[in-house]
Amino acid sequence: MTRDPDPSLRLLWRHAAPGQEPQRRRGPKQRLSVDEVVDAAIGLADAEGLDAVTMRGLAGRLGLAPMTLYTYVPSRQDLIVLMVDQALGRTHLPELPDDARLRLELVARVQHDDCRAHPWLLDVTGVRAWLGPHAADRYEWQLAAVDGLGLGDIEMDQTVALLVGFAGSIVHAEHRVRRAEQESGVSDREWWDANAPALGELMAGRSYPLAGRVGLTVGEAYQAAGSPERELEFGLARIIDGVLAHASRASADQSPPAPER
Amino acid sequence: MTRDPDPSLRLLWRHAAPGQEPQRRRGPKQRLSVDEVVDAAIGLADAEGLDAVTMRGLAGRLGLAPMTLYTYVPSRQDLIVLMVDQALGRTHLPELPDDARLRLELVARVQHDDCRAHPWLLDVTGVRAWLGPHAADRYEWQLAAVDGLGLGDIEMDQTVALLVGFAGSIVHAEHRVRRAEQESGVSDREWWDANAPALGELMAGRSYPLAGRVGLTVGEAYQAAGSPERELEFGLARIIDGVLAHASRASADQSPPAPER
DNA sequence: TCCTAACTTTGTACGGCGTACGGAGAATAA
DNA sequence: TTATTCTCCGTACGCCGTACAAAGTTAGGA
Repeated sequence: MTRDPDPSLRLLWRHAAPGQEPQRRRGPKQRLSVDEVVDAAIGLADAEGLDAVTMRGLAGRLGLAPMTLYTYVPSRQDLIVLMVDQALGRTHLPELPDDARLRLELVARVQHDDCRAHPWLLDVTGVRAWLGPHAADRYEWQLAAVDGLGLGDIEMDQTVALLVGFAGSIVHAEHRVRRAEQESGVSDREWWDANAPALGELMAGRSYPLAGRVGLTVGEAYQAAGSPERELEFGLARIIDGVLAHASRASADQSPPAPER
Repeated sequence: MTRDPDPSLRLLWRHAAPGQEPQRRRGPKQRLSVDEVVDAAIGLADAEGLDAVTMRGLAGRLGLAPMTLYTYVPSRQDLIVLMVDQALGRTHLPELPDDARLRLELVARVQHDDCRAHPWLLDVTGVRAWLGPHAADRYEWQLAAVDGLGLGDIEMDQTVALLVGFAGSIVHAEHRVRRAEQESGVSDREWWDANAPALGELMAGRSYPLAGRVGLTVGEAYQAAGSPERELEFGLARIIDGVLAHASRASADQSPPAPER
C-alpha cells in the first residue's frame, strides 16, 4: 500500500532516530560524518553561493574524491535538503517574550537573520525541505509566537507565512544586488556611475516624474538603491499593526461578553 | 572618465532608441529578431523552468545552431535580463482606481499574477534587470499607486517594496512545492500519503502540539499544505490596513491646520 | 564592376557539471 | 578462513556555456 518512504527522510531525521541505529556496519568506517559533509557544504554555500557547491568542489575541500561523497549522500539535491535543515538548526530559537508585538517581530527577525546568513536558502527550489526536524521545530516555535492572539488555526498559519515571507523577500531583494556585484565584480555604485549617462540618454523622451524624484531621494538618503534594514523595519511595523488590529477585532467579535453595542 | 556602458543596456532599451538605429548593416540579415528569440526563451522558461533555457535547447526550438544565438544575445545571462524586462512588458498596467485600498491591492495583484505566470522571475539572480524600460514603467506606475496617501518619498518606496515583496513571496512558496512535484513526478498529496507513516515514526518522541493541530486544520481546509490564494488575501488585507493606518497618522501629523488637540 | 570589410551562421572543441558503473581494498559475519 | 558488505575512487557519458575560426552572404567604396 504505502510506497517506499523517501530515503532522504531517514537521513534528515538521522539524529532523532528511534534508537535502532547503532547496528555495526560491515565495511570500513567512514572517514567523515554526514554532519561534517553538510557543514562543509554550508560553509561553501555561505561563502560562494549555492552554485559553488559542486560535488567536485566540495569533495576537494574535504580531501575526498568526488564520487566518495555519494557514500554520504545520495545526490546533490539530497545534500541541499540536508543543508537547509542543518542551517536552520544552527539558530537557537529564543524564548518568546510576553508582548505580542515583540513576539511577531522576533519571528520575522529570526527568519531575516537566517536568510541573511545563508542567502542560498532562498535559492533552494524543487525540494520538500520543510519536513526536517529543525524546520518542524521552527514551525512549532513560530506558531507559538502567534498563539494567544485570538486568531484561528488557519489565520495563525497565514500570519506566520506573512511574517516569514516578507522577511525572506527583503533578503531576496538584497541578495539580488549582492550577487550582481559579486558576479560582475562591479559594485552597484560603480556600475551606476559608469552607466548613468548612457541610461539617461536611452531614457530620453520618456518621463518618470515619480520614479525620478523618489529614486533620487532614496539614493541620497542611503547612498544606494535602498536600505534593506529600513525596509524591514517599515514593512514589519505595518504588518504587525495590521495583524494586531485584525486580531483584536476578531477576538472582540468572538468573545461572548460583548462590551456594549 | 566614464567607463564603457554595459552593452546589455543598449539591448534592453533597443525599442526606446533615440532614432539612430536604422543604419543598414553590412552582412546578411538575421533570420530572426531579438524579440523572437527572447519570446521563445520566455515560452520555454514558462513551460519548463529557467533551467530548461539552455542555449542548445533554445536554439533547437528556433531551428538554429546553438552558437547562432550569440549573434542575437551576448550571453545566456544577458538573455535572461532581456527575458525579465520583456515578460514584465507583456502585462498592461491597468489604470489606477481612485480608492487607495484598491490601488494598493492592484500593485500587489499585478506583481503576484506576473510572478505566477512566470515563476522563473523569482529565480533570476545576479542581474541588474530592474533598469529596463518595462521595469522602469512599472516602478513609476507602482509609485503612482501609493502617491497621494501622505507618505514621504522614502516611505512610498518602502510601501512598494512591501507590497511587491510580499506578493512575490507567496508565489515563491507556491513555486517551491510545484517544482518539487514536477521534478520528482510525485504530487504533494501522493508524497504525503506515502511518507506520512514513516514521518510519524521518525517524529516519535517529539511533540508538536501547535504544528500538529494547525497543520491538520489547514490540511483539511485546503486539501493541501496551504492555499496561496488565501494567504495572499489575508496578508494583503493586513498589510494594507497597516499602511493606510500609518498614512492617515502621518498625514494627520503633518497637516498644518490641526483639527483640534 | 569588382574588391573588401562587416556580418551571420555554423562546426569543433574545451573545461566544467552530476553521476552511473565497476574495481580494489578493508572490515565484519559466518 | 571465507564470504559478504562496505568505503573509496578512476573512468566515462551526456549535459552545459561559450571561445574560436572557417565558410558563406551582403553592402559600401574604388
